[in-house]
Amino acid sequence: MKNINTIIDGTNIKLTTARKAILEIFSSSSKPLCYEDIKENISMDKATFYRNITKFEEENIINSFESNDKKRYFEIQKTPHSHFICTSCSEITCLYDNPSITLEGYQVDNVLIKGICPKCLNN
Amino acid sequence: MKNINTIIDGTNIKLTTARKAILEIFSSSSKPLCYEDIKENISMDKATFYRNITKFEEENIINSFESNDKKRYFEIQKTPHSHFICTSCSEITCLYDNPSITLEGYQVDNVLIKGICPKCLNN
DNA sequence: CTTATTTTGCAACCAAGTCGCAAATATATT
DNA sequence: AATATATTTGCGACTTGGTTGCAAAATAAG
Repeated sequence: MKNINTIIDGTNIKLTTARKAILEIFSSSSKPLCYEDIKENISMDKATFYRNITKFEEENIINSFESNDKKRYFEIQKTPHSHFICTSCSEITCLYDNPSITLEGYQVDNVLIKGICPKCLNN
Repeated sequence: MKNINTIIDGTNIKLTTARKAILEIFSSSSKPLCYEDIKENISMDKATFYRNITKFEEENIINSFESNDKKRYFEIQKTPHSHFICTSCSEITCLYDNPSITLEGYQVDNVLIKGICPKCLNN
C-alpha cells in the first residue's frame, strides 16, 4: 500500500482524517468500490464521503464509473485499464492486459465492457 | 423505418397502443434515447413506459445502458455496436465501425467508451 | 354477454446521491 | 495565546430516475 501522503502531493487537498480514511480504503483495494461497499468500514457521513470523492476526482486522484446496479464505483487512478461488468452477478473485473482502444478524433478516458463473466457462463 | 409488426413477430408481446408508440419512436431514432428525451412526444405514464421497456428487453427487442447522467438509454437492437459517451457534453455516439472486442472466457454484450468527443475537444 | 387476463394510470414509494446550514476543525492574523 | 477567517464535517431535508401496489380500463377467452 502506497503512502497516502504521496498520493495527495502536488494537489491542493488537505489531508483530513476523513480523506485519509477514504484514501486508505481505496489504496488497499484491488477493485473499484462504491459507497455501500465501504460504509461499514468508515465512520463518516455519506455527504462527507461524496464531497471528498468529488474533490479527489477533480484532482484526478480517483476516477469513477456507474455500474449497472445504479451505483457509482470509485478507484484510485493507477495504471489505466478497462473494466468488465457482469450483468448477471454484477461483479466488476479490472482488465489490465486488454488492447487499448483508440478512436480518431476522440479522447478515450474509460472503457466499460458489459456481458457475462466466466463464472456465470458456467452455471 | 422498419414495420413495427415485424419487430415483435415471433415474440409473445401484444402490440398495444403504448407499445406501438414506444417502438415507433425508437425505430425512427438514430441514437439511444432515455425516458426524458421522449416523454413530451409520448402520452403514457412513466410506469407504463418502463414496464414495457422491461418487456422489450426481456425479448431482446430493445437494449439499454446507463450513461453518466444517471439516466438509462434505450435503443432498438439492430447491428451490434459500441457507444461513445462524452463526459463533457453527455452526447452519445454510436460507433459502428469500431473493432469488436473479444475477451477470452467472457461473453461481451456491450461496450461503452467514455471520454471527450471531437466537438468538446475543440472548445 | 360474462368471466378471466393483461395493460394502464395514478400515487406512493425507493435508493443513490446532493444541498443548505450550523457546528466543529483547522489555518491565519494580531 | 487569543481572535478572526476559512475549510470541513454531520445532520436532515431534498432531488431524481426509476419501481411498485392497486384499482380501473382494455383486451381476450368461454
